[in-house]
Amino acid sequence: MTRPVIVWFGDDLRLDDHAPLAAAEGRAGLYVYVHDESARALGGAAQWWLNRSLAALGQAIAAKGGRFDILSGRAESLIPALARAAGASHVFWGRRYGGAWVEKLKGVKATLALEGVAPKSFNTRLLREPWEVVGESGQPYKVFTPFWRRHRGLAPTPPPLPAPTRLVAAPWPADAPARVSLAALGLQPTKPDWSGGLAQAWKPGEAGAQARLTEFLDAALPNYADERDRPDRPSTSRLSPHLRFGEISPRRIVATLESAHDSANARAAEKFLTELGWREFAYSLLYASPDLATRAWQPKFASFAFRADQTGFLAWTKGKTGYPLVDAGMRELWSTGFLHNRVRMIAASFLIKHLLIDWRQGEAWFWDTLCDADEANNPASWQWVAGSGADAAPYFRIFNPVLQGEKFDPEGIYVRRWVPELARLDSRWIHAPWRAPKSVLADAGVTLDRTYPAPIVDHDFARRRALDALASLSA
DNA sequence: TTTTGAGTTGTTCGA
DNA sequence: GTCGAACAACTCAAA
Repeated sequence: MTRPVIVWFGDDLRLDDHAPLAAAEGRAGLYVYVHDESARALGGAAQWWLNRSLAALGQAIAAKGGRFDILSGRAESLIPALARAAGASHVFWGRRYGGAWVEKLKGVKATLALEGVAPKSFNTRLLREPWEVVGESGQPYKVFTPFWRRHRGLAPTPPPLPAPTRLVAAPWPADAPARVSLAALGLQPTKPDWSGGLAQAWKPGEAGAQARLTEFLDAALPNYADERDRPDRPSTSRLSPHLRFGEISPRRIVATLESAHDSANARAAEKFLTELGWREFAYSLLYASPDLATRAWQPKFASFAFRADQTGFLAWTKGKTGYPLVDAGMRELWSTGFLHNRVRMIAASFLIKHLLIDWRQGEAWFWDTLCDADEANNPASWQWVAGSGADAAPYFRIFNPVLQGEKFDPEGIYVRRWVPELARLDSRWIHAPWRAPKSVLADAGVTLDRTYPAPIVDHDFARRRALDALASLSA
């Protein structure tokens, strides 16, 4: 009897363009996921997503004739134990790039090799591996534009692989580690179940990802370059959580984009591609700096004295800062596990620059509440806003939440959707209710500090304070 | 080795 | 209302 192979799923919960599956095609296989929380443990929203995504993957595998099994515990012992029990010839998996995962995967690889099982890892998550996109002397890029130029100048990436037509299930070996049910992982929130808003907003799983891509290309791509900054319009792809869990591969996205767009959409397609480029850049940074989420990428920021402000932080998390656009964003995040890109920047900037609270606190909050909480994108983006990251925003770039609101949510549609207590306030005042005449507020049913907070910090004061604090860094 | 142009997403102020 | 300059200097990447 031929030895089975193991396909170990990770951040690549799909069948399409899945190199490990393709490598296993035609052979009896064990298709497994290991729930291993000893690396960076998932936040609540991501756990909710994972639960749905694993369920979808299990069904998809079963529909092809395979069987999907879940293990729980440390991958570096479970995967070799399973391989041993099954007498597996190979273990195939998609790479992960978070600091703890890189070490973990190295360990798995070494153990398997010692036991005569051939380990083989593949790129399932990125257009290119981080180590492929480096400068002439092999150093990782620190600035996005040259990184992306180089990325695009390299030989074309391989085309995406088709999903396997049929899978063959190997029997679960007798003395293998115990399988657990999906429910036993406890990923679905109970007491209370806060996931109603998420369920309404999303369809986790590969089919949902592909549907989302199609919808985006059909409906939003033509205006993407012009409208992607508008949180009041459905102008973004909203693919990020699907990408986070690898329900769709970036190579599939690019291939579909290239076959779908015509010359009229060229600028929009280019812009969208660049956003995937930022994702690649974030992974490049993470790969070079495994502690990206905890240590300032620019050393001079190590000594920056952030404020300890639990009250301010709580107001921020609850969407009660008194700045409507910030509050709308934080409530959208809490309710749907998602936040529009521009509002992410504004909300993050507010926490760091207006409140002078450590970006790590914000990063951790987003990690817990975003469905797309990504080990690379999340810390890289927070550090970008903080100014401590690679190719960072200049320190004097401090968003004015009122101006940003007037610019990108001019009718206040977005604010009204998420801050209903301001719903009846005229657009003229919707982004700065404290400036509205008393009678206007009264007519709209708004009483500052009772129905809606007054600003917890004055913009001009906060801006000055941040500039002074940040200027001391370069001195 | 040295030089040079450039670097995601902004705001404010004064003319 | 509009427009350009200032906000700091620094470091990166390529020529």
